[in-house]
Amino acid sequence: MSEKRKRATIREVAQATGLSPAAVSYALRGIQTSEETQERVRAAADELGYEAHPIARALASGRTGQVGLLCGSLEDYWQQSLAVAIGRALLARDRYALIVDAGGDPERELALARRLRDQRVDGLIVQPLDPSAALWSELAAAVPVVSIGDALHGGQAQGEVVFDNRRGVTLALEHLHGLGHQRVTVFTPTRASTPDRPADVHVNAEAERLGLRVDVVVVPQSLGAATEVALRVLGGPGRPSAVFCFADSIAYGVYAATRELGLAVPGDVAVCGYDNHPMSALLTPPLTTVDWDIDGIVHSAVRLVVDVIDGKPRKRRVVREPSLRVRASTGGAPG
Amino acid sequence: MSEKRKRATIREVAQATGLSPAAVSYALRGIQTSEETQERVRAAADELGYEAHPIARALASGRTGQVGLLCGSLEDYWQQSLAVAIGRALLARDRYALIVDAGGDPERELALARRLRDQRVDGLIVQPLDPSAALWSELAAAVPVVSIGDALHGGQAQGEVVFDNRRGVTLALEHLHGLGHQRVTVFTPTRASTPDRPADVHVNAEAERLGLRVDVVVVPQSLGAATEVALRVLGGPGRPSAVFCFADSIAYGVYAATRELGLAVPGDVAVCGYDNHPMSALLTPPLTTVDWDIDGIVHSAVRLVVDVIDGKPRKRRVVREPSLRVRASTGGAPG
DNA sequence: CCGCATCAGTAAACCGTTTCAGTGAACCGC
DNA sequence: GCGGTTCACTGAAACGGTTTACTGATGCGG
Repeated sequence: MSEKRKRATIREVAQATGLSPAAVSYALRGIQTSEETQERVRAAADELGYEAHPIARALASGRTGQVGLLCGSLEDYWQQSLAVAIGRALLARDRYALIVDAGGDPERELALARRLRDQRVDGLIVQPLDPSAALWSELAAAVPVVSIGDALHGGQAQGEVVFDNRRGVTLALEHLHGLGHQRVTVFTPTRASTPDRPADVHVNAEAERLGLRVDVVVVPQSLGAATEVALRVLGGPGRPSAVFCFADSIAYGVYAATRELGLAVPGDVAVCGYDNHPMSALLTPPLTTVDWDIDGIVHSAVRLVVDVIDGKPRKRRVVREPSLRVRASTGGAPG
Repeated sequence: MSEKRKRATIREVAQATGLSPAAVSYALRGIQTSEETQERVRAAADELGYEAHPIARALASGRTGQVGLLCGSLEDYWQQSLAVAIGRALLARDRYALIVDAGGDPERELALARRLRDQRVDGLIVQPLDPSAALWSELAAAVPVVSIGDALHGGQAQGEVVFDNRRGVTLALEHLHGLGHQRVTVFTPTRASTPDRPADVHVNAEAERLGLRVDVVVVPQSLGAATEVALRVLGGPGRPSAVFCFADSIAYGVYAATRELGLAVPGDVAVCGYDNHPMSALLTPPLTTVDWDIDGIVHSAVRLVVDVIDGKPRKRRVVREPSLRVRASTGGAPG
C-alpha cells in the first residue's frame, strides 16, 4: 500500500543542481557539458531517483525506442522462436519490440504494418508475406524497414536479410531425388502470389531440372489445418512417395496425419521440412530439414535495423545460405 | 520514393472545421459535443487523413495503450504459445503487448518489471517466478498487475488467473502411482524458492499421501539444458521408473535423453508432462500431460488487465482447474 | 420571469522532454 | 589586443495532444 508518489522531473533535477533543464538533458546524455557538470547532474539524478520519462522523450525527440516486428504467421513454431529471439536481442540493445502477427493474411499484414507505423515505431522488421505490395515503398519512406526472408521488390527496404530459398529448395529436392523419389508433393504456406514465391518459381524450375514430378499444395499455417490437408492428400488415391514441407510446422501436421493413417515414415512416405526447429530432431523419426541458422538471422536483422535507426551506414543486404540436415524421416540416415 | 509528407495535426483539423482543438479532441472521442459536430469533425479528419499522434496522446492522457507481458521463460514452448496468444488478444482490443522474458531468473524478472513500469505501460501481465518478492507491492501501486499461474503473495495484484497447481500435481502423481510406480523423479524449472513453490509443497505432500518416493531436480528451461540433466539422471545409477516434468518442454528434453540412452518410453521410464503443448501429442510415444486450457487463461488475463485499466470493476480472481491427458508415454493408454 | 442546471464549445494550462538560437567567457593565433 | 572559435550553458519554443476552468446560450420548474 505504498502511496503512488510522483516521479522526479528534469526540472527538479535542474533546480537541485542550479542548472537549466536543457543543461540537465545534455549532461545526462553526456554531451555539450563539462565532465564535472555531468558528474554533478548524475549524482543529483540518482539522489532524486530521476529517470527520463520515455513518452515525453519520444514526443520531443521523435524516437520511441520501439521496433515493430511483423511476422507472417506466429502459428509457425519457427517464427515464434524467431520472434522471441529478436525481441530478446532488441531488449539487449535497449529497444522494445512490438510483435504482431499477420496470421498468414497478406492484407492483414499491410494493415498491421500501417498500424505499427502509426504507432511511431523507430523501425520495422518484417517477414513479408507479400513482398510486392506497393505499400512497402510508402512505408519505407516513413520508417526504416528491414525485411527477413524474401526481399521486398524494388529494393525499398533499408535493410534485407535474404534467405536463399532457391538454394534451400535445391537442397531438399536434390536430396529426395537422389533417394529415388519420382513424385513429390510440396506443402507451402499461404502467401501472396508473387514472382518470387518459392513454391512457384524455384520448385518448378528445380523439379524440371531434376525430372521430378511435383504437386504444390497450399496449407494454412497451423498444426490442425496442416494435419487436415495432409490427411486428405496422403489418405487419397495417388499418394506421393515423398512430401516437402515449406515449414517444419507443416511437417508436424504431416506426421500427425501419417500416424492417423497408419503410414510409416519414411517407408510409406518420406518427409522433408524447412527451418530446422529444435523439435524436429526430437520427432520419431527425426525430421530431415533445411537449416537456417536462426541466430545469425536474428543478429543480422537487429543489427541492420538498429544501425539504420542510429544513422550508421552499414551493409544493407545480407544473404543467408541454408544447409540440409539429413535425418531419418527421408530414409537418408539411420533412424 | 514518396516524399515524407507531414501528418495532419489536431490543430489543422480544428482550423478546417472552425472549431477549437479541444472540441476536435472531444468530438473524435464522441463526448461533450453534438452529433452534428462529431460528424463534421470526422469528415474533416478523414479528408485530411488525420490520426491522433499516439505519443502525444500518451503524454497528455497518461495512458500508452501498451501492456507489459513479463514471461518466466520464453525458452518454454508453452509460454511462447501463451505469449503469442496474449499478444494477439491484446491487439484485438487495440493494445500493444511489450513482451519480455526473464529467462528463468527471478532477479531479472524484477528488473524487467521495473523497466516496463518505467516505460509507462498501462498494465502488467506477469507469470511470476518469485511471487513473494517485496517489489510486487511497490509495482502494483504504480501500475495494475495481473498475475498468471502462481498468485502474488499478499494479494497485491489487481487481478489473478490462478493455476490450481496442487490439483495438477495430484492428477499427475496419482496417475503414476496408480500405474504402480514407486519412485518418481520430478523435474521442475528454476524458480525462486517460495512457500508456494509447487515442487516443494504440493509434490511432497502428495507423495507422502500416496506413499511415493520422489526426488526433485531443478532444471533450466531450455531443451538443451533439460536434455543434459535428464541424461545425467536417467543414465546414472538408480534410475527412476517414472519422471514427472513440470513443463512439457522439459519432457521434450527427457525424450531426447531417453533416445540417446536407448531407453524405451514408457517401458524403461514413464514420462508425464505439464502444460499440454500441441507438440506433445505428436511425439512418439505421445506425452501424457496435465492440460491447462490456454485459451481460457489468455481470455481471462487479458480481460482482467483491460478491465482494471479501464476502471471497470470486475471479478479479480479466476481459478483454473487442470485436467489430465493420458497418452502412451506413461503406458496408461494404447500407444 | 427568476434561479439553476445542462449543454456545446473555448482558451489556456499542462504533460516532460529535446532542440534551436543565442550568449558571455575563455582561448587562440598573430 | 583584436577578430574569430570553441565551450558550457540558458531561455524559449517546439512536440501534439488532453484536461481544466470558464462562458454564453438554452431549457426548465415554479
